Amino acid sequence: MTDYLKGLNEAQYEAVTTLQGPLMVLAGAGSGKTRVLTMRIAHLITNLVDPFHILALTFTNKAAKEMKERIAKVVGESEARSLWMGTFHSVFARILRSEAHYLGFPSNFTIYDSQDSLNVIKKVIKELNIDSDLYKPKKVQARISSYKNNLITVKAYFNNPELIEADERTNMKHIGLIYQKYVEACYKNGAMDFDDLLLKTNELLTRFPEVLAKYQDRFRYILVDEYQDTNHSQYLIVKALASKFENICVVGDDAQSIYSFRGANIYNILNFKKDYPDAKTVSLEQNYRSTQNIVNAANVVISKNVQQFKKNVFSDNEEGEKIKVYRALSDADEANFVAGNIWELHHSQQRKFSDFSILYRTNSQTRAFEDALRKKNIPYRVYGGLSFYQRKEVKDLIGYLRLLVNENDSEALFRVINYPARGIGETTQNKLIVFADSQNISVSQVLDNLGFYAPQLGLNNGVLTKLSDFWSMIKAFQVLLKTENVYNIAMEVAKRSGLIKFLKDDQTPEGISRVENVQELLNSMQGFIEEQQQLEDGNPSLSNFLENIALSADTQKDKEDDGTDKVSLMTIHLSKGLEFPIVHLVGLEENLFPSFMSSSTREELEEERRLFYVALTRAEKQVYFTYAVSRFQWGKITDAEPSRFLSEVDTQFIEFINPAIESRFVNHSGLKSNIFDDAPSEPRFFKKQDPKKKLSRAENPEPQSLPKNLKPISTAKIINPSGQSSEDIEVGDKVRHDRFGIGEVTFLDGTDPKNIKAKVVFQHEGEKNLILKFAKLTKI
DNA sequence: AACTCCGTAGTTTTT
DNA sequence: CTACGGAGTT
Repeated sequence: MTDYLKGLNEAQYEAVTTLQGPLMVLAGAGSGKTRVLTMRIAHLITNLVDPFHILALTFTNKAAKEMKERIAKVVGESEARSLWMGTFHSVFARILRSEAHYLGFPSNFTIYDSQDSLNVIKKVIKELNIDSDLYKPKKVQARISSYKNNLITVKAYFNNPELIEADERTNMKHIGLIYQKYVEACYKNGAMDFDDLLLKTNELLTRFPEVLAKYQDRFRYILVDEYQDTNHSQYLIVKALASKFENICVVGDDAQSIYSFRGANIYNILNFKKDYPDAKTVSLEQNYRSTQNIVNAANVVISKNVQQFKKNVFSDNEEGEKIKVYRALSDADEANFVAGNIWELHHSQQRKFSDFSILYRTNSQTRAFEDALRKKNIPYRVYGGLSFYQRKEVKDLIGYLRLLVNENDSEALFRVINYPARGIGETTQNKLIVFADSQNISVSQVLDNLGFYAPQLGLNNGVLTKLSDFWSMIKAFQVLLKTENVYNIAMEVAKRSGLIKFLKDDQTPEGISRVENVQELLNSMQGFIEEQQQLEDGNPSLSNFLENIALSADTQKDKEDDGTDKVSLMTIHLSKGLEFPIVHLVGLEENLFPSFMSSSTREELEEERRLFYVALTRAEKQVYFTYAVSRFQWGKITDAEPSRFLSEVDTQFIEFINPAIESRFVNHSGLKSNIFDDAPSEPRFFKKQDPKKKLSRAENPEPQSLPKNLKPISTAKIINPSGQSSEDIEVGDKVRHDRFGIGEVTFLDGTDPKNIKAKVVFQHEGEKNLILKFAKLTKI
């Protein structure tokens, strides 16, 4: 029965079998952390701890799911089921639902994702007549988020002169007001954002001792994975819950803390001993994953950080090959090299495609690699990126569903009230909002009693009918909630709301793909129903479905996770906890990695360095570093210099690959390919600007349009942008457009000289419909 | 009210 | 390059 204890090393064994009291496990990369966590839970259960009393908090849903499966293999399906394991957000969302009444929230509260919350913030800023150029919504959102993560409520904010002063000093004196209005709006909408799920849990546990007691008693054994990435809010929750039994085990690696941008506080792990003076510490230092060369290279880099525990991570594996560095001429060259390399190793070493990963700093780097892999017919899968559930058409349908579950969610209401268009425009919507505010009721209450309020709304009968039709439709959908399953409800909504028909009317490729996405969403509901049926505590309700998608970032997983052999592409952040035989770490350039947003302070830079460490330690056998000397970025080609991290990896671990000769011809920049001519230490300002690099990326760059002030006015008449064109453009004319380049006019429409529309087929851009008055076409 | 085009600003990582 | 908001048209 205790077979699972065999094969553990001494430190692992201690971590698994120390069941009582506080325990900190410092788990170096690849040291078998997941295994220890899994075995520890299994060991608890075999030692007759009721799984009901165990809470395991992970950082991602994926980690939770994986671990649960592994535990089930050891202790059996039925024992594993009643275990509570999940992310902080999902576990506490569930608790908040059952205790919502304490906080004055409905139990069916909506969970706002970042986009939703940003929308609300934008509206608040607009409503307050605050200049959104000075108060960038994203910035405001980040600041509010950091307040919430540090438990600074609106009230606490206004009671703290220091905070107010600090905001005044940075010319953001209205932040407090926006924060207040934002919180009010969420409350009215019956909605919580991600940070609220933690903040409100704290509120619940501090304000209501009986609730705290209840959960303390339930969660007698608490395990927290990735403890180095917990924020203050999460830290306090754990501390409160564990304070009765103090059977708390935290697992983490300070060298892998990479989420401080989201409030993660590395001091939570650094100070664990202060919180629990009796705590036992176990260090897992043997890396079983990677070759010695990789582990040693990673150690050298991370040792540059000031802030860290001393650790001695080592590997007994083979020494392994050196890290290979490829210097690319452009981002396309880089991608081609990587794809070519994968192809080559796939054949020469019979590597599976799934042995490879491509890791990058930013999601926008994916495209080049997708192109290159597709060209070579290499199967791949992109993880992360824009979530399936964030696509507009998907969010629209979800908007309806949200509204059914929580009709106070005005975000959802106004998203769908006129989509597809049903004649309820902005003016009408504004009247509804203003009126509801003046009466201090919600818009849904106005719509519930439309007849009663109609005289005061100042809307004509036509609009009133449309409103009442819309609302009856919603009410009819709500009736379905009682009898139908998620799939049937959504299907009915998609049909009866006119959404499907509206999307199907668009026969462009994009339109067709939108229909497919909606179909995909419906399919995922079928999957959800089946999945929930298999769970002991399954809950196939619509509101549970919505919660699941709000809290899960893993995209279209069900569809694509078909076990086929694919190369993995993802950001380094997403790769944490994973491993691959061969890793390509790409885009190793200053201002990209480390990101230009994070190069200003030592702390930021150290986090980037930890990120680099994480990337490097994903690899088992072989690592390739690549960087490009020029990169197509923001529509322009920009110069880049190698990342400082490259020079931090001691040269003894590295081997440079000469760029393939033909890549010099592929690239038009004509740069020399000596790897030493841009040593990392070379200051930026010594770089010479190569004028040729300003060329467009197109393979056949169209003739460079002349600077505006040099247009040859003798041969072509410029249409005056403000209207009166005195020279006629005719069908068949060749024209030049500032943005679209050169094209031919194929069709003209309209008699009013101020309002002539032209169809123009451009060489590169295809057919466009333009209004002459605005298009600034030049006849050539 | 709905649609279209233009211009500009913003570009990190994710529950 | 893209996403969004504004401004103008139909």
